[in-house]
Amino acid sequence: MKATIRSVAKLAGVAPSTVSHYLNQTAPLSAATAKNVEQAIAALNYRVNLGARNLRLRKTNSIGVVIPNITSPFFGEIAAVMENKLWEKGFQTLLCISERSPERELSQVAHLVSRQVDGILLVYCSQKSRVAETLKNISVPVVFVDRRVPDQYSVCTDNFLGGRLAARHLATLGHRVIGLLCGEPSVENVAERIEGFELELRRFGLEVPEAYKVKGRQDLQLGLRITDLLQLEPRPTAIFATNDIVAIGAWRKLVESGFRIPRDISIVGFDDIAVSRFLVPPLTTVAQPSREIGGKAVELLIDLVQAGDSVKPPENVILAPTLQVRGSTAPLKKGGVDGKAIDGRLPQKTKSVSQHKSRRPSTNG
Amino acid sequence: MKATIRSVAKLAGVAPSTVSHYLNQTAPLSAATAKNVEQAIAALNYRVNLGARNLRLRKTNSIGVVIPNITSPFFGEIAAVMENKLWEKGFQTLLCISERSPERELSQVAHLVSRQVDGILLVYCSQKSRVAETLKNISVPVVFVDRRVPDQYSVCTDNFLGGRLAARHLATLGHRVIGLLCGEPSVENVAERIEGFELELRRFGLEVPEAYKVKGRQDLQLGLRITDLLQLEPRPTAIFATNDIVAIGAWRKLVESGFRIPRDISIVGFDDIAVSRFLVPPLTTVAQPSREIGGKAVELLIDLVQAGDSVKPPENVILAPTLQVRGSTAPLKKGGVDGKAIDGRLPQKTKSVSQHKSRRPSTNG
DNA sequence: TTGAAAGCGCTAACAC
DNA sequence: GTGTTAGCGCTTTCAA
Repeated sequence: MKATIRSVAKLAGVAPSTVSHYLNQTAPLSAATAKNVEQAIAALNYRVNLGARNLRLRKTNSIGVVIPNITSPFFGEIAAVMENKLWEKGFQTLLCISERSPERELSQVAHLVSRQVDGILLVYCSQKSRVAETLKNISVPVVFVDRRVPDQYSVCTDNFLGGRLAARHLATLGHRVIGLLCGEPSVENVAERIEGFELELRRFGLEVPEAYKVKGRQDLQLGLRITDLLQLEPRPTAIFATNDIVAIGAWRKLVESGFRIPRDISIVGFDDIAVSRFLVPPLTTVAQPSREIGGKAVELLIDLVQAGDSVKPPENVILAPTLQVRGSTAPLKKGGVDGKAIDGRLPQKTKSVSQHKSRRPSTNG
Repeated sequence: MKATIRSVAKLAGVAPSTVSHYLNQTAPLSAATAKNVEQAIAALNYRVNLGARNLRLRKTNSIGVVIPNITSPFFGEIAAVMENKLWEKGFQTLLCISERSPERELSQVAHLVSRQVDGILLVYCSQKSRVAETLKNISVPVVFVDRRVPDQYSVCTDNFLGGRLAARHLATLGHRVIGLLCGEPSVENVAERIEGFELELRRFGLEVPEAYKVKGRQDLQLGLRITDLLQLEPRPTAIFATNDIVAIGAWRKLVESGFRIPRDISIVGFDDIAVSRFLVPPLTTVAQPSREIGGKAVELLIDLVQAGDSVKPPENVILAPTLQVRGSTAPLKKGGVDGKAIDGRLPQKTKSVSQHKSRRPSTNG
């Protein structure tokens, strides 16, 4: 049988409350009894039952983390940062992966509440309205992550600014014909990125015609559809993808098709996932401050948890992304569009010699 | 105040046990009382307190997962698979990231036990001996993941076989001069991969001289050190890296330096992380059965949890990896070593025309 | 400085 | 069918 505070007390010849005092240093014990208790604990290999303690204290020192997935690098990093910070602050992480299922997400939140978590960090995937409704019946503090919810606590990236950064970068490089690989605009974060991107472009007197926008689910497949853009006339000289996975899909298709990045075409992503740096050339991208997001969200939640009644008013923390300029973008070549074109699946290199020659002068010199 | 089973009982005009029976369907209730209870629950927005229930039942339906990190794709996928399967089986995941700190890992395990988890899934990072010792004082079932521990339950990849698969692939492609980018052999998994690799090579009458082995921590940096191998004479025509991250480091350095993969050099990785497929050319690699590992580990643990006293004897489940042949490997070119060499940081292409010509026949035809 | 007793919210005999 | 009662293992007044 597992040792309890009673069995320890009995062996030490003291009362259970004395053992409790010893454990929690909530009353001074005589050196003799302290030693007795200590020995009894060691002898029985006693470990406090946190479940029982939590029941009594009405506090579990645990936080629920609900997230669509953790294999995607962005969410994975956020989850990792959260767990780390929570552990350091003495909280256990109860992880729930919703797998982008609204039903699952809702039942996970309900379950966590039932488990008496002290708070919840939520990257929701359901409708904003539905989430808000669910929360009315919930008594524990919730901090929304990577989603902004009015009148609630939330921490997220300034996606609008991110879009603007990307646009400004491409525009100042001289690009005038720009294509867009964008996720579904129903996703708020995506919509904001596009909005920011287009607004900033307009400041440069530019715009992206509808034909130059490829839309779909934000995954690798969407990136591969860059072929659609490559057939347009004039061909875009730069691409903005609303996340790095999409950008990598495009990058891959371009490299496979014999295009040279950034000489033939520049490409900007969003997120700055770890892979982006590995590519050759590495991807220029708008870096989400994922560490800051996770860290700030935990801090905010713990504040809330510890606030008791003196809760501060809802707060939407919006953190600025930063542009990571790397090898996948370059100034527009003078002389306009080169001779490359996509013909079915295979590129036909109508070599314009002058261009091929000037590649990587240092290796050919 | 939060609703309890008592407050519900009072409102419904019944005894607390009746409410409990209603909740757990542990006794038939008359339709009338059932409805009463139901209404009271709804009126008070009552949710069962799982902490209290768990205390009473001495079962928490929770499993601790301790893992070195989750941002590395391999561990991330394993963690994700586990959480999913655990959730489906009705268990909550308590996530602990050890960040490769043995002390932290140990205290996390202790903490989980204190929280009365029903079992632990452990990818340990400390010494095997230390872990084994810790476990002696632990009463909950533990399943080791990605590590083999004699006389304990464990699930892992057949790393030895993985090494052999890589070797056989390269050898049958005709490669004779092969380099190794290997993690520290003190890591058991790494040692096994190398062992298997070299054993299989010997069957082909081949071996890897010490000079052709670059050793270090398994990260991107190690891969970049492929430059050391490229300066050897004869230059290796193929490389085996003990994981994909290292392989990608090498891949990157090769591409940057103007080498063509697989024409100039073939490269094989280990793990099959998602990125590997994105590269151009995509990486040939030994795929770990990460989904199977995670799934099997959960099944084994749940069996153990539910077994009670009829525990089955310790079992080391070893799952076979599979070779994913992709674009980064190709048959050795006849004519032996080509003329490339590393001169400082930049490669000098002493083009041997016959080789350049036959590249990618489909695009040149 | 230590102990007795009550109770956190729940379940499960066992009566009725 | 339903209620009474006794804990699960812990903390915490309050008294001694």
